[in-house]
Amino acid sequence: MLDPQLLRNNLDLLADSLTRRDLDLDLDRLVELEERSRRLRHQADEARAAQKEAGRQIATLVDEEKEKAIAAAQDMSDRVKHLSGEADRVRDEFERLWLEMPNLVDATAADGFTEDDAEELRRIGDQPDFDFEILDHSGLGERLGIIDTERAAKVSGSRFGYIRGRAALLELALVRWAMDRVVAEGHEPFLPPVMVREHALVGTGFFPEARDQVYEIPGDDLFLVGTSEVPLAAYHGDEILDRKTLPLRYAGYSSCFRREAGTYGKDTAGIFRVHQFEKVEMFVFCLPEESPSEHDRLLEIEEALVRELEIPYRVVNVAAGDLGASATKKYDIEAWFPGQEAYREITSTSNTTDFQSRRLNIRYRTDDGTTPVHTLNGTACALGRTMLAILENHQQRDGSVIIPQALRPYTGFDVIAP
RNA sequence: GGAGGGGUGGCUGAGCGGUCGAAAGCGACGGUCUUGAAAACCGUUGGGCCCCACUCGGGGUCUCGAGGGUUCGAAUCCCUCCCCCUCCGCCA
Repeated sequence: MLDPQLLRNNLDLLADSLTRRDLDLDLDRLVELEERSRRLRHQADEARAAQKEAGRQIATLVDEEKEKAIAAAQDMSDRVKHLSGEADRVRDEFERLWLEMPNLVDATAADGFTEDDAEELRRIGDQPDFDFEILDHSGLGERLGIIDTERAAKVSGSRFGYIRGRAALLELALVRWAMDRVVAEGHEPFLPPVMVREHALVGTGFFPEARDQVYEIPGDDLFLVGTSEVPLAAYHGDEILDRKTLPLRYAGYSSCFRREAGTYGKDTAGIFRVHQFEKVEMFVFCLPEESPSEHDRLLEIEEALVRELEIPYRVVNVAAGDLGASATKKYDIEAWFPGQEAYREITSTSNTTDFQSRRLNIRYRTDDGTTPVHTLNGTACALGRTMLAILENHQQRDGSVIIPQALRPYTGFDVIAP
């Protein structure tokens, strides 16, 4: 959520941001609702003040004078109820619309509206030059007997996978490796809940925009998170943080659940795009002036991790129209997948400025009140996709896969062979 | 799942239907004292929204788990819901 004051003093900024996102929201209506809501609230407040004053008078009176005063105050209650009811109604209508307003777009976010409009910032690492017929992750998984989508389809349906044997151990190694690395960067490890209440999803900006991507547990009013960003962000909801403790740097490890609605036919081979995967996610609460440098910091960590796995990658500055509601700016790291002959997203980091903290009501104290903190998130390691990138990039002629040096202390083996 | 108890300010904990945003204590912050610190003493100390001044500041309203209701007036009475705790049962 943005500061509603922008409607009063910086309408152009809102309009610009919407244009860059290729969105069309009725700003005039928002301006009008916001103003009406304030006007009605003021009237209701004044009616209520009169009512309370009358009550104070009555308390000092006795006998007939008291009776008369009570009779005179008879209809004040109705007036207050009516006015504050109206004020509430208009306020609710305003907030419902205002929740749909996405974060302002950062001036340095790339222009454009789709994934293809992302601006490539750099390519790191050489794409491997194979002198044999390579396999994609699906072929490798089958040949090595470590990925089983067929039985997963039998048990759970499409877009699920069983990960077996050394691949399972490899993923577990990735978790501990990634955690150790981000802990070394000052992030505190968390194992958060993966089922959350609605307010956590509204608070992080996934609702209302991406509601169709979220699994719902009927009857219990709970939802499965698509990333531990959600429970980590909501962790400090309704709190006033001590600025001396900022920045707070966390890292959550959790399963992630995504409906992947609207992706039918995309990435159908193997387990590149699945409904359930595991991820180590970094999350930061910081002072507003710190968020750009924190964003750079998260990106540096992400790049370092991918480099340590000896995976070629590129960094892109995501286009304004492809940002998602909460981000003001986002970098994706795309790993080279030889089997697809393409760079595909494996990690991502967003600066969400005060968009989430306003919705979640997370602030810090200043000399004259409180101010929303800034929040940022960044993938340390998406286990599934990272494992697939390792398989494809480090495959050998005989169908085996060499484990990157950095992971060997964690896996206990240095190769996955047929 | 069964039985009982409870939800008040950062914490503990009072609060007859009437001027209660709410006693008191603790904590925190500022000051006095001290070479410094502790102790002692003095003072300050929730948040949201809004109006006026639009610099300092002044004022209104909401907020005692949430939502309804009764009443001229509710933290205090009634209803619904949520959450927490204890005991029993079950269980990874």
